[in-house]
Amino acid sequence: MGRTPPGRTRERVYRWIRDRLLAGLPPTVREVQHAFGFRSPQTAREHLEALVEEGRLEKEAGGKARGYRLPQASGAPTALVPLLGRVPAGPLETAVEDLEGYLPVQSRHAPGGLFALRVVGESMTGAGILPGDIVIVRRQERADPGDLVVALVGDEATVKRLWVEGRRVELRPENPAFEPIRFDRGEPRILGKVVEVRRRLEER
Amino acid sequence: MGRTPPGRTRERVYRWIRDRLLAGLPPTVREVQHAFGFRSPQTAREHLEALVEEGRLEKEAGGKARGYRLPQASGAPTALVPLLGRVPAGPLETAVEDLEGYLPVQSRHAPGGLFALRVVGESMTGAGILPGDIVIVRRQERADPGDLVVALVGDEATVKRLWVEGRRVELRPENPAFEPIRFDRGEPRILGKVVEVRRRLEER
DNA sequence: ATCCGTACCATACATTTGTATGGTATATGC
DNA sequence: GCATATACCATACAAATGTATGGTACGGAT
Repeated sequence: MGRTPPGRTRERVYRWIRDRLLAGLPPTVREVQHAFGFRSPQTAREHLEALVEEGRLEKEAGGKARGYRLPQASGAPTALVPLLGRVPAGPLETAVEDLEGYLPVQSRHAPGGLFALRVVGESMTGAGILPGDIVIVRRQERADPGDLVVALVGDEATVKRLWVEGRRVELRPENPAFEPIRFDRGEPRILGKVVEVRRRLEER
Repeated sequence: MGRTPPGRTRERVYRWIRDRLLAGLPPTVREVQHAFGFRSPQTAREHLEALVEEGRLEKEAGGKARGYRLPQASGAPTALVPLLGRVPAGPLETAVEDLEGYLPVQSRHAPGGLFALRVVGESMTGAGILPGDIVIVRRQERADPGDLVVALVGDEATVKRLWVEGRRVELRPENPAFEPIRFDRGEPRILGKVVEVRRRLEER
């Protein structure tokens, strides 16, 4: 390769491997080698080990393949969450069949517990949730009063605010043009709690 | 392991590897083996290859380690966009110094052209943008009438809708309690166009 | 009963991959 | 000059890993 200024290549290696790791594609030492045109795997390894030493990377113990990781400390790890096309009445697992794609989400916890849905209708405009918005949901069957939840009403998944008054449970829209859905006995089937709202205004 | 009903284990393997891949941790064949208690790596491999055959997984060519992938995941690449703490009057590059963190964003284009800002104030609630929301912005100095833009008003960055009527340019809030900002001569300094809105409802 | 497909096991082998050892060249500080 | 550090190369080796071959057991279809 020829000699480069001190720290310069190190920085480029860091950016490169960081982007690979964020994309969910941990590289091998030799992939780093070839990406930078090094003629020895050892050169790549020295950069990687130095980055680990600096605390900018972490490494799986014991010589595992593709073992370099981003430290947890540098923000929450990014995971990809499935954007489901529709939510069936059955268990959520079966919905994985028709998915529209994946969204990158920062999450401390297990990413398996998150999924995303596109919002249909105007019932929550008062909460700043417009038709076409995407909600990111954490799967859970119970929620607290006041939480924004995704619940099954009939066959459809709907976003509403959970309300509890004594024995009565309601799914309340936030738009005066819509009526609350009451459950005098029994309870709504809650799929999860909304943890984030996203709205794409333009293709990027 | 003992025999299991047809397709049953296959499904569990799919879920397991999907969650691993979504978390950015592609497993080895033997990791699948041990996760399911198979006593032969070949058993795990048969499930994985079957999933590839069904089109539910993809595989890197040529025996690479940890080479299984999700089919769609290779759609838009994920990049990290800086969340700026404040926006100075000067060139944006200098603002990179004080950033609150990075947000993962899917973008076809060069990610260098994007940054993120936290919204202050209630002037855009009518557009579903609440205080504390994060807007992702593409840097550009010009915008079309009707676009949601980030502009500098005095020393502060503000989100408004751009309005043009003949020679008059306005930055319009979407909240009746706020007044438009008029530019009878001259033009507002536009920093960029809002391409996405995000709202975190809960720490994840 | 026979055939066929699925689920799984045991074992061996070749490639990929991480790692170690030793070396060259250039810059910097004493 | 001399020691020291950084950047990189060449090569070898062992472990991790993907892959191939051949086998057992069970259930359903014909």
